[in-house]
Amino acid sequence: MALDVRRALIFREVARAGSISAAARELGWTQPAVSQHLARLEREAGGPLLLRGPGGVTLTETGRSLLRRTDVIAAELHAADEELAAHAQLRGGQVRLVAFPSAAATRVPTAFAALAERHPEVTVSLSEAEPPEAMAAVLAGDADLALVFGYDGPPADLGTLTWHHLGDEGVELVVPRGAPAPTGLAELADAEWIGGCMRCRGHLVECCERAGFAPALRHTTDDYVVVQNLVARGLGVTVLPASALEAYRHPDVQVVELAELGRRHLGLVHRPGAEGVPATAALIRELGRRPAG
Amino acid sequence: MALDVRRALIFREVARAGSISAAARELGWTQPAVSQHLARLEREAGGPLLLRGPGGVTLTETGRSLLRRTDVIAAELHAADEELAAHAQLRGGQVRLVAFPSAAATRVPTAFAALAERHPEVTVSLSEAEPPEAMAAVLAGDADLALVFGYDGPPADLGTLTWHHLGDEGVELVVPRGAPAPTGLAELADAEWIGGCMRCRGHLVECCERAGFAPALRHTTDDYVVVQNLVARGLGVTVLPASALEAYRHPDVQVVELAELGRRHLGLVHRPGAEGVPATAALIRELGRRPAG
DNA sequence: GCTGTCCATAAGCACTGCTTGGGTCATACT
DNA sequence: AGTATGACCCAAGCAGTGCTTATGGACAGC
Repeated sequence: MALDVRRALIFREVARAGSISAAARELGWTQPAVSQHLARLEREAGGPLLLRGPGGVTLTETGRSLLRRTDVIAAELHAADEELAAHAQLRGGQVRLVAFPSAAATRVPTAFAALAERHPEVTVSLSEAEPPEAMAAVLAGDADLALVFGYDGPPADLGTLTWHHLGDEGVELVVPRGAPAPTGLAELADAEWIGGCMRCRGHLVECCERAGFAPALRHTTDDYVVVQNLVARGLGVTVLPASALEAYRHPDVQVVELAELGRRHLGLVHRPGAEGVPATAALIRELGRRPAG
Repeated sequence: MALDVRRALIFREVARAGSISAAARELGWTQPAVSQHLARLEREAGGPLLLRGPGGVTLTETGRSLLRRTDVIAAELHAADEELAAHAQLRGGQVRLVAFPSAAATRVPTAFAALAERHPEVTVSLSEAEPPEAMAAVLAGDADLALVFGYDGPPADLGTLTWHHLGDEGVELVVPRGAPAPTGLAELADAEWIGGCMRCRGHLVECCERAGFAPALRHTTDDYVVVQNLVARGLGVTVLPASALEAYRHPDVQVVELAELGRRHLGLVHRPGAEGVPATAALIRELGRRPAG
């Protein structure tokens, strides 16, 4: 048997309205339309579901049992409708963001706060991960959105993911205050270097190699306050993105812009199509609101 | 919004199959057919329900919430299907019979037993009522079937109910053994009469009036054993239907057939269309199996 | 490179599913 | 009685839904 759902729901309308004609009026149809649906439904059911009489219809026992089922179906359908509408109108839903640690410092809290104010019923969740892991999480479906960066363009290993550019910023050389300001990386070939996170370190090494030397990495930390303290005391030199220097600037360091260091690109990454999910789209909007230097 | 149920169930198939193509194969359709349904569903939902990727689809959060609802709907639909099939194949269902008291004696138990043997999962229930009340119960929906009788044809007040003839039997005059056998009712104009139930009394009075007298009703009981005991002791005369005399025959009464007394018609009454309900039809079949004399 | 699988889009056509226009029956009103 | 109303079914017609076929793009694996 096949039992068409639509017909089952039409039957429910008839049972509730008390007559075929009344149900037809409520459905905005003519009476024969409903009548034909019922006839077919009863044929497929193998027996009458309701008895036609003057003044309307009465359910048979089979009809009553079907009505109980269709009531559940109708209720569930209505609930689903509500949920879909809630999601579409941002009265619900959830976005899971993965961001690299230092991004969480400023941009993310601002965006979350704005989203919470505009759409308090949208749930946001944050986890931290470096770009490669963040993108893997999105790909695996463990996150909806990843806030990542790449040097001189989007991360290379985007795969099928979609890149949403948020802005880019300079990467600047940080040396102790009072030291002679270098005009090129090569001048620091013999300096001691402080490395940041894995990617940043990779970028630093690449730049140095292009300048003709391999940097001696003495210290390693991705905390931009710690890094600047080390530099200020003459324990090494390093590079930092502009946003880190904007967030905190040690008085005893000097900052030098060098074209060789390129720029750092900040962006969002998500599965293609995810930008259409209302809650995700809303968070993308909020994260893009503040232009990066 | 409108949220078409059929599309919601198609979405469920896709979610379960893991890809649009796989769902199409399971549904026996082509891929674009399913694709079009999904596109429309998502348009109506106001956002994507699943993300298309190589190797199949992944649900969005909205999609997951819809899937939960559609799972309930599908389960309920399947259960309804089962119930309808059970009723159609007499693996379930219920019939409520109302019968007049003396009918319950023989015909009803036989039919019930046969039905129970053939279809043990069909529930039957019996209540007793005289024809007028029995028919009222059917009309009110309190019973599915009424076993009733009428004199010289179906009951007059059938209304919209359907009459299903089961057979008819003679109505016979019962007088004490040894008394001269009357050849016409008029000969008993001065006798003392014993009346049965309301209807039977009515019929008796009518017959007597046609014969030119009003019968003196001395005793009243619808128990055909009691009646015959009274007659046997010379306390009155009466009329009884053949079936009552078949069920019990007192040795000291004599029975006389008189055309004037007409015949009693036995039949079933139900709401039009109820004969199509499998369980009801089965009971009608069983009740009709034994021909009445 | 090529092949297989996934999906979307466009155009076409058949069939579902609605409407219109009959007609019957039962109840209520005049 | 006779009429009106409201419920239902049946038959025929037609439009639009909802499939199909055909084509193209994107990605993964060999």
